[in-house]
Amino acid sequence: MNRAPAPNEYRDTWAGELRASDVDKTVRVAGWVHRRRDHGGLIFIDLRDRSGLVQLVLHPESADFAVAESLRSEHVITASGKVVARGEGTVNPKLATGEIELSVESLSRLAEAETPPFPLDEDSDTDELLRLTHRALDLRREPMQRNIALRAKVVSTMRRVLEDRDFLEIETPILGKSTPEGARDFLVPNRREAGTWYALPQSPQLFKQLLMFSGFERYYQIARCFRDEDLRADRQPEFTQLDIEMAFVTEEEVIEAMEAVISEVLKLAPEMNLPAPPYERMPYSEAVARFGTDRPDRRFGLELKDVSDAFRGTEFKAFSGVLDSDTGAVLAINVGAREMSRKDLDGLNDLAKRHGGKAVAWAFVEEGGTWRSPIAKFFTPEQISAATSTLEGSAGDLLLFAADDRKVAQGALGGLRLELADRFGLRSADAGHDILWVVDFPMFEFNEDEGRWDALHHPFTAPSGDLDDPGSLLSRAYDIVLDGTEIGGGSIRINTVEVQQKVLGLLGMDPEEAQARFGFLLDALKFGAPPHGGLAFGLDRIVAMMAGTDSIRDVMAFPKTASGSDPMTGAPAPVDPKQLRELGLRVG
RNA sequence: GGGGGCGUAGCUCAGUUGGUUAGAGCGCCGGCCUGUCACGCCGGAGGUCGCGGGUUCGAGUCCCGUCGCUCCCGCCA
Repeated sequence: MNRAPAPNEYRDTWAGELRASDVDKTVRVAGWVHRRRDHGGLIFIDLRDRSGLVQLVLHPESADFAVAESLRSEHVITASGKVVARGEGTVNPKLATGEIELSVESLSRLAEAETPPFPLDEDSDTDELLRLTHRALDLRREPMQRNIALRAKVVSTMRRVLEDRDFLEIETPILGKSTPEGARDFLVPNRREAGTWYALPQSPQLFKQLLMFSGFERYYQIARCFRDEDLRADRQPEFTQLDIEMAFVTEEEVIEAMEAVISEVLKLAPEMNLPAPPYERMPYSEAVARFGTDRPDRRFGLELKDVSDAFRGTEFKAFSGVLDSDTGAVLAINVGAREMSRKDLDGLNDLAKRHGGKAVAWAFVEEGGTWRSPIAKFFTPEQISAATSTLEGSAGDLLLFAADDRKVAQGALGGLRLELADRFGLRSADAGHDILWVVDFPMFEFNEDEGRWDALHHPFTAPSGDLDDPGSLLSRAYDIVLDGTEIGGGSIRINTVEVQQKVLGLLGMDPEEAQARFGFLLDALKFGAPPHGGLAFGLDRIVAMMAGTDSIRDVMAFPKTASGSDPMTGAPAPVDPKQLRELGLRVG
């Protein structure tokens, strides 16, 4: 706490900040009864406020002893008395205030409390539904207090760094227009004209670009974003981004400013021990080749290797068929000398399928370089030797192979790599932490089903290269990746109407449609848009990782369940028919 | 939309091959206790086995359905 509370009838001191230096002071504290230990002739009360715990002690001769006897967990109290040093052998080293206690002279109850339906004292494994139903109670728990306070500190640090660099915080609308691309929109009916709808923003992307056209030069916002998609441990229907945009900049200025922000934020979790910026940059092509994903977790090995050349000319159809095609490849991982049961090995196929692959073949390297493997019989000693050599395999190592379209094989082995790392405990906190930029993304990916190009980032990202050869274009985008999780992404944007129209056209949008959807952007571009770019950080994910939790629900005060409901308020819920009539809506 | 896991006391869980009156720890309530800090000791209360249906002489246990929580795939420009 930065300062003592203003003295009033409830308190003049934070309970958790009392120390040996306060001995002999008379103080007043207020909070909740964390725990009461009644020895009959002596009662101890652990009083809890936001700052922590302090032990109150009452003797039978004290005027309010009867009050102390009647106290129960979570009763709300105020107490005053003298700070006294604890006697020899009664110091509690586990408590910050453990060298002292408050010898209570007066004690009064401000509110009674029912017994909490779940324990608040430890990091308990209480069913999350119950916790969310009684969230106000759940948030009293020390881990939640810590997480929410950390989140506030992260946000204020972001603001401080950006204010220092002349960024302006500017709000953008929550009620906006649906742009039916990307995620599903949350819609809000318009009472004034039945059949028309607002949409909640998936991000402030276009507004922040318009602010650059307006000459604000440097913008940021702690922005709530909404996406009506299924939830995950790291996805909620509403979430928070630190949204940033800068004018007259290239990638270098954006990346430098973003490193200043995130490195300052990450200092709030010194135990993560992350390197100081500048952070390493890895081209997208290298990321997918080595790790099978555009958000590599580099804290452990198990990298992908291309062993196609070793098997050229093989008669093993599962490999030869793939190698005969233009886009096929045989990729492999050297898992190392790990014990895997036959059942585990068979289960790898299912894992690969979960990540879009078809099958995974395995081989154990034996002494002398031969393979123990169901597929060993299909290969010549030369092929086996070449593949083993590429994989740097030695006796005892387990090799895993995926033969497929290169992208599919990368996805399958990339997913498998993470599953294996989890299984072998390679992704735990003591594996350390790793942060990097992924850059040089392809601009487009051809969508076979739709017969058109899809933007890999978003359609306002500036391309780099020859616009007449879409497949070869890179985008001027950059993602920042922490321990295999994308915590932020951004790009230099398109700042001419010609390029913007061309890109929208490549995405399959005719000029009329482009005008209908993004006319306001195209019009604004015509009046002189500076080169600009920015980035958005995922606040919830960053705080979750700093707090050491897998679920962003643990760093949000009032999150939704996996089905999008709030068991505390009952949202979402039916509304009064009158409300529907006003909106011109009928249900069912 | 699909797949996995879970649902038994207020909480966390156990519950054998379908078989007597469904258990434990914690919490709660009462009593005792002047140095505890997860206080201790003694005693006690507390159950719609998520819900509905079925099989069976008999269901917490098996089957079908359903609801909820959770993880993952799809989805998330």
